[in-house]
Amino acid sequence: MSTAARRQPDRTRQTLLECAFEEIHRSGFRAASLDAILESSGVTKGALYHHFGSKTELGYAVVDEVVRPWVESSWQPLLDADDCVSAAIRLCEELTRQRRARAIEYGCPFNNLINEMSPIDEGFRKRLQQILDDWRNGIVAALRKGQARGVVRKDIAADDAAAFIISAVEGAIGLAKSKRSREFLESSMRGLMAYLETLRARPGAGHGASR
Amino acid sequence: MSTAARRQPDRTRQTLLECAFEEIHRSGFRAASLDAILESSGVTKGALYHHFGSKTELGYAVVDEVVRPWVESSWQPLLDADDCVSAAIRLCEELTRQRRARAIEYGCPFNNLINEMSPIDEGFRKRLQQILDDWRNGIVAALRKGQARGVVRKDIAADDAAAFIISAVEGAIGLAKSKRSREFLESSMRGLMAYLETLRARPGAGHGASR
DNA sequence: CAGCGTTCATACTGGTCGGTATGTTGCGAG
DNA sequence: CTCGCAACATACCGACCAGTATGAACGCTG
Repeated sequence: MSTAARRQPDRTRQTLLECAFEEIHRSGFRAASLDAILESSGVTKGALYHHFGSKTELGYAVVDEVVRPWVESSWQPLLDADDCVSAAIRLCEELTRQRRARAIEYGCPFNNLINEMSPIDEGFRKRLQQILDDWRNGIVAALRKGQARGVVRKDIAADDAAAFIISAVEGAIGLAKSKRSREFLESSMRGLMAYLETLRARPGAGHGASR
Repeated sequence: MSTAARRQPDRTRQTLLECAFEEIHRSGFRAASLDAILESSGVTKGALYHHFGSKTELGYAVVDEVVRPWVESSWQPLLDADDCVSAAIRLCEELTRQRRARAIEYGCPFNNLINEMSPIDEGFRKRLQQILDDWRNGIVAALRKGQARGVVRKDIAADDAAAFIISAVEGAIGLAKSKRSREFLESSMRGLMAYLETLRARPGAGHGASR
């Protein structure tokens, strides 16, 4: 049996992180059962507690190494776009279209964790806040760049708009869980895209203030 | 001790509902401890199981008799307003201002329950969906009335806007839990109010379509 | 006042969970 | 080859929790 090496600590750790992420996504962190994670990953309890000191530390590692990159990859395209409004609308369409049954049913892992853990655990709260700050700052930067280039209205407050947009996205995904259909999510995202259109600089406004 | 009658089944039931609501708000439904509810309410386990068949049925009763009226009272003012946009902005200001530490820290009970319970319990899902549908339909009605009266632009889709607005509100309250300060909530609500202003019919547009 | 059903009180049970103690084995260093 | 530590494996523990069994007491009815 040389094809499958019997000791692969890095791979064991990664498998645990991925299976823990899935279980936490399905059940939430507190209801996530270590036994379930062990069963789905084929790892034993001794191995788990060799790699992670406690369930909480496992949760922190999931946030740092799975949730954070996952969230960041979802908005990074905004930074490179020439027209951030169009890029944002494209991301909205993608999100509406590609969401599979699982994501509709269980929602956004990032938002789920904030809702469940931020009020009761400082370690989670700080990590999740940082992810949220980075996301918001990314949108702020994209909007400011758009304002400098004349594709975004100059009379909007970029930080307020960024917080508002993130709230709407996460709120829509969260509330969609109460529905069996995707109608609410799609409708809310149409509302968001209509709002994004209002952020465009009116043609002819040029470099001057709009009023 | 005739001042405090020793048998008051209705009052016992109501006390249980209120204490259960508080505990569920703090801990979520699954992590809510019956023992904690019993301690804070001064009721014994025998009394609880006399009034409610199970923890789940207690949760359903909390949704029907506490959460639902609480949510409805928050948006009912919209229905009677002559100018629904101004009324909505007033509600936003009120929400931003009056939210005490507890609500900032633990979020919206309604949104919390959807996030936690809708994916895993049909009874919760159906009840919460109905509350959300009513809320959304209330906003749709207010917007349509506003369109008929000429205070709201006619080129917006009322159902999309309603879903979008609710998403933004609940998303903002939820995400604010990851912060210690109210800055995110306040910023996001400013973004929402700026959006609400864009819904106003432009003066002079009169009864004609805007384009 | 007698009887009885509603209303509440107490003690207990079975099950699940996170965590630990202890033992075993692979595998690179020397 | 062997020594030693990292990397696992197994069995077990105490805590908590929803739910139940059983019984007591209140207060209305006749």
